[in-house]
Amino acid sequence: MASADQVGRRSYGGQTSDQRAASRRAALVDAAFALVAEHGWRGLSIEAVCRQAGLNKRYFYESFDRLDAVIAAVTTRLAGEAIAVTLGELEEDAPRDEATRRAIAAFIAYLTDDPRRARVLFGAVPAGDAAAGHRAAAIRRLITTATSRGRSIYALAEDPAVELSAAMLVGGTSQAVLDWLDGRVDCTREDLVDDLVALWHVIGDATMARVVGRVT
Amino acid sequence: MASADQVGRRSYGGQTSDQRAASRRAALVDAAFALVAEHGWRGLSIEAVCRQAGLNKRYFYESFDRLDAVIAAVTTRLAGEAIAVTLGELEEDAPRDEATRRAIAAFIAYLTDDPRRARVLFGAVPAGDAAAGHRAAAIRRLITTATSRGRSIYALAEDPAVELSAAMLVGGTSQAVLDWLDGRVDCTREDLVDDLVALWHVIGDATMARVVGRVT
DNA sequence: GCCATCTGGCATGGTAGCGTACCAGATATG
DNA sequence: CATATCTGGTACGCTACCATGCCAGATGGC
Repeated sequence: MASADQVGRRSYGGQTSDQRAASRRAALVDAAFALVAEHGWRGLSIEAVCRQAGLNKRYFYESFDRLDAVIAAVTTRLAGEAIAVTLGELEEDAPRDEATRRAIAAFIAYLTDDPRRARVLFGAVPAGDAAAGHRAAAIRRLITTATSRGRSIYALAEDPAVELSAAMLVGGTSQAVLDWLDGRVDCTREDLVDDLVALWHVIGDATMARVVGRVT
Repeated sequence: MASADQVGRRSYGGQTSDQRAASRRAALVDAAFALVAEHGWRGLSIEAVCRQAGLNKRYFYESFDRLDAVIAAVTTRLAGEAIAVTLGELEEDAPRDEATRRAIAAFIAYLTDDPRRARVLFGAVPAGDAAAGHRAAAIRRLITTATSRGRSIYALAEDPAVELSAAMLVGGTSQAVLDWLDGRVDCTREDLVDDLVALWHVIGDATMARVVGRVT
């Protein structure tokens, strides 16, 4: 495969073969994201993705082998960008509580600046297919990131209660964001972040106390 | 329509026309539930549902007009049964904390006795279609039920913070149950319920304090 | 400018689902 | 028993998608 692909490769439009393929792949992921945001996972098809991207079907198979692959790419990209944005704030050497708030604010901002991001990442699942695990894995990354970096206390124990609180935080935050986007939580985004920060702190503190109390 | 349907109606197999139609409808919902649990929402089709149910396609259109309708029926039934089971425990006139624990335990038991229930209700969404709102509505019923009956404090205010906590509770509980089913939270179901009860109390108390503190 | 490569459009044969309609056997009513 | 109703099975024309292949025009290296 690799040798065959390398037979003919030259620049085109000022881009190398790899760059062009990467651009096309990105265009396909963008197209799939837009289609899912508008019509949901069901009804998504390879041909629809290619139409939306303005690309020949051949270029779909160049980057993906089946529809599940591009679905996985969409969720992976969204989760990755969300994590990157969040971690970017945590790197700042601010007071811990302030850093936590800024991280959550950045996370919420990323998801709600373009509401499609939250709706696609949290509001729809291609379950059952092979890609079902991909979203779970992506959310799992969010949980791990949140628990290992958000507050240091989470890193110290592998207690089931900690895992459970992490799940509560991520699942609860997802639902909260979706409800807020749908207008069921009537407040400003600032207030949304404030309330979420308060809940994260409360849950984190309570979980720490519970685990410590059990160990000692 | 109604008059036309009433032209010919007589008992068959010891059942009235309405009873037979209801049985067929239930069989179709069962079939859709089983298919979704095994293969996910994508790939679900009218013909597949009829095959699984052993019924003619005609009987699908007798009860539903499109695929979204049976999807909505599945989620509605699951949410309704979950709510019924939960409320059944709350009716008992036990001490309030004990009643809360029993209600949560019953809720978790319903979802995990047959893990497909949790996976179908929480782990997959037919988003984008008209049915997208049905799952949201079903979960919304859970939130409303939990907040209006679970702990009396929730009923007194229409504060956004209360709405947000409700979303956190339901979304977080959903994610926690899914994680537990997938073995990512390694504990007994008793411990799961204990931890969830603790989190519900913590979140509820903190929310109450926050709202009261803001009002006064 | 020649030619190999790249690109988009179109065509193919096969599969699957949709919505409707028809048919023959089973069942209940009078 | 005769007749009207109910039932499961099958067939239809239609559309969409899949996976692959071919072709002509565009582009860039030499």
